[in-house]
Amino acid sequence: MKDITQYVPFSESFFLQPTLVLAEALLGCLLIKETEEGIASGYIVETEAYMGPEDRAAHSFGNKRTKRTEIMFSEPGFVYTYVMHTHCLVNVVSGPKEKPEAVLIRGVEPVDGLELMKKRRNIEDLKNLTNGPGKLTKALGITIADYGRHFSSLPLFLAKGITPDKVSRGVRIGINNSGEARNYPWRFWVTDNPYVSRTRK
DNA sequence: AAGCCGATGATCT
DNA sequence: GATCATCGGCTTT
Repeated sequence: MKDITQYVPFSESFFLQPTLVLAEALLGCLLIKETEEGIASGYIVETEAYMGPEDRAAHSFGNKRTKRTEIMFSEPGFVYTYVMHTHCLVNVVSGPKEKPEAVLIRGVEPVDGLELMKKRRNIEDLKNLTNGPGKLTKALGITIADYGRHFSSLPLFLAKGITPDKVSRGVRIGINNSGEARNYPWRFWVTDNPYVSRTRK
């Protein structure tokens, strides 16, 4: 097991880039969570941008401000977790303060804590361990308790990983009931990476 | 590939 | 109290 001190969290300035640029820049970055059970981490291989007021698919569409979306209105780099059916999903808040944008993390390639992740997911099959937004949060131990943390500090943070060979871009997954927004090409993934969740339903 | 449906909390009325 | 959602696992073609 690696020592968590070998990883240097990104500083707050990393998150100061336009949301669509950040969404692509996050590909290859290492997402790390430390708990009492140990460290688990993975390279991000799939993201989606949610562009706030003008994006019907975003929780913050029309500047909707609720207890849940409140964190989206703060400075970039904060952790936005929320519950979807029986799963917890994790977003990186982006855009300047008062601009409620975010990047959903949809897939990671396992790096540290393989056994821990298998145990949490209760499966052995590597291919299905972290290839989906609900799967990776369970594998990494990310929960709604992480809401409001910042990705620049422990126990949940982002750090330099690898540079993807090739990146693909296309429409987002699972937002079919959002009119025009369903066709916006705001999904990014590492081309041909096996931990990308799926092609569109 | 496609369809069913579980089971949860925030939000709406 | 009802509705709905950035899903996943399982079953059926």
